[in-house]
Amino acid sequence: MEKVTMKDVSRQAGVSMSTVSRVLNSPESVNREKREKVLNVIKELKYHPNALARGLVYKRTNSLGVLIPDVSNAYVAEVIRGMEDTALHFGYNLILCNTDLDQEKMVKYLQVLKEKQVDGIVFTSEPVTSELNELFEQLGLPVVLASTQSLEYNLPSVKVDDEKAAYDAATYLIGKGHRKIGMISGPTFDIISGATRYYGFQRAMKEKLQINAENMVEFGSYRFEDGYNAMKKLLKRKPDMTAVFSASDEMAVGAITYLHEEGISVPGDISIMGYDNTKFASMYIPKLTTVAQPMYEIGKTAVEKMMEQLEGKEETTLRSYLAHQIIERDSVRER
Amino acid sequence: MEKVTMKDVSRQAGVSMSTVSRVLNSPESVNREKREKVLNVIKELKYHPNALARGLVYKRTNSLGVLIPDVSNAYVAEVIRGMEDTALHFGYNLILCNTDLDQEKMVKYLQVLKEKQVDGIVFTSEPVTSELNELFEQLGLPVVLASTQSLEYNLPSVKVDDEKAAYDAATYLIGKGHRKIGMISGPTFDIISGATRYYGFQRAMKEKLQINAENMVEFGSYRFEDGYNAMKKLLKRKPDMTAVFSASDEMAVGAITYLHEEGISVPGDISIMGYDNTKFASMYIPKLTTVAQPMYEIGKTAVEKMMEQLEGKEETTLRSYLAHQIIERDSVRER
DNA sequence: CTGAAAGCGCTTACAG
DNA sequence: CTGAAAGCGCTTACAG
Repeated sequence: MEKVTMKDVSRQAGVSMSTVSRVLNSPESVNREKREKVLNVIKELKYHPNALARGLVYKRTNSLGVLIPDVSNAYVAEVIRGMEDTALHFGYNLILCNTDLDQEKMVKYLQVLKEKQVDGIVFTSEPVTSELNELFEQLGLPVVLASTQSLEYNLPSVKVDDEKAAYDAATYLIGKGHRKIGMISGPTFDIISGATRYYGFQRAMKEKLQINAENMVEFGSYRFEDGYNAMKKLLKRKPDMTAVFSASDEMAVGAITYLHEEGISVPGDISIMGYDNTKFASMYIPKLTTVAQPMYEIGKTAVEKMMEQLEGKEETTLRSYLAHQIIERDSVRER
Repeated sequence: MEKVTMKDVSRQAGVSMSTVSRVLNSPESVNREKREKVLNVIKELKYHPNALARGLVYKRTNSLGVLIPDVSNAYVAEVIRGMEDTALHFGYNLILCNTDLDQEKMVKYLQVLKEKQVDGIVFTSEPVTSELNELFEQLGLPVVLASTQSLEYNLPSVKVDDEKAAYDAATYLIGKGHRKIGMISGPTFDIISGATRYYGFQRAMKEKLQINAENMVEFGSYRFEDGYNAMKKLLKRKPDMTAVFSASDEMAVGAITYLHEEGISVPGDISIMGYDNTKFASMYIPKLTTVAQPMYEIGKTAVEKMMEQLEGKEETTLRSYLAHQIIERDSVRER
């Protein structure tokens, strides 16, 4: 299976390489007969242009690098899906990089992506440290932030307004008649999804119920086990809670599992509200009432923003917020 | 941010490009002083070699194309994770392609991957049609099959022995004292995961219980809704079943949901056994007893097989089977 | 150990 | 409309 190149095609078709190239890139500029001849030879020889060579002269590869914490995370996977569909639509491919939130891996990947001449980087679900920002600048590649943002650096970003979303969730719970509401929060050092949701919750408690709910909160890292453990502590401390808002669906499910083991019914005794609306949420018993993040749309919008940058469009909004939505299902009941 | 090339480095360091190149590729062959000089200039100028140019001469890109049905599928995402970690380990990157089982998209992607000069293709979770096989041959790229296989074509593959796994699952249920066992199967036209698991189940019924269980089966496409609907039909037809084996965790959960709505307890009244062991399975109530596929390992092994091919190692096993495992949890009870 | 030159496979002014 | 030539950024024999 010898590689067939443009030279082979040109020879076989009896034209110059320039002509073959033109047939590929601006067919109208080529005499019809020749064009068809070339096209036939291309088919016959099964010629595939070499995108490396082409990229070398165009200085574009139509490839994007995507940094994510972990594909196997349901939330992330959905975001990627949105990115990939959109990239395909614009004729781009995605190079996938799992960082595990590991700075070293990120730096390594960024290096490689630069070398592979990706046209841009989509950076997902991770805070932008100053080292990272410096690296971005040094690489000189367009960067778009998906499901994260930076207040310090001027990087285009797309995410949900987490503070507002959490505020709305708490308000929803209050609207359902709940007064003693706990929260299972992400870590407050996570300024993207931890602190924001925490403050949104607190603000609702303050504004709507005039209470300081700081002691109604336990923390975890968004995982099932974290939710389970947090619920255990929370229940011990505040046995009279009637509802709990969890900063992730997975923690919500962990919480429900603990309550179930204790013979406490959801939503009969305690209502549980999640966050994310991963697929999981609607397949659970009880089906989870939760704050939906438009994951697919976040991925889609991030890539669209990247395209705007690459196409040199005028600056659109730097920091975009996509609408969240409260999905009413069965894990919260009226009180 | 002007692009700095090897030429810039060579000029600045006062050596030839050849020398710069050598410093990068076989540093020992370069005089120490010069080498350090060059290294310093590289650092100073923040030089990043251009992988396109390099790939053009090496005829290798250290990139792999990955065709998958859908990243947002938990099973697939886990497989990809295994691939990506392993690829990284070997110094490779992954270009992600969601096919949605759409032949046209596949063909299109394969075309692009060929043009981008990927070193190989990992094809996942989809049957290999004759058109596809022809395309593979035409492209002349190494292909490895992950979580699928081909009996007709000699393509290296990695998967679980689904027939045996289903056989073991049914046997497990029988061992727990169940005699009237239903199955929610994938479609039999799906010869990879549908027919195989179906036959494995039937074989166990025949060998262990001497019964023909053909009328104990309903079919679905592995999704939640399918499981729900199949369970409904199955229950109507065979109300005296005590256990059901589902060809996916998601369908198992759909089935449980239906039973729950009918006030039938799992595993109290009916035991349910799943397949896959996606993360989901252990977070459910009841925690799902299921057949675990080593998803991460499948991805890992697939990439390892690819590396063997690329490194021209001697042929190892063409069709590999990774061990499945029965994970006992709470959705099946002794009878 | 080091440099000049050719070549990897394309595209793009520049002439004609 | 078409071809020859230069160039994209690297590597690799080939001399020295």
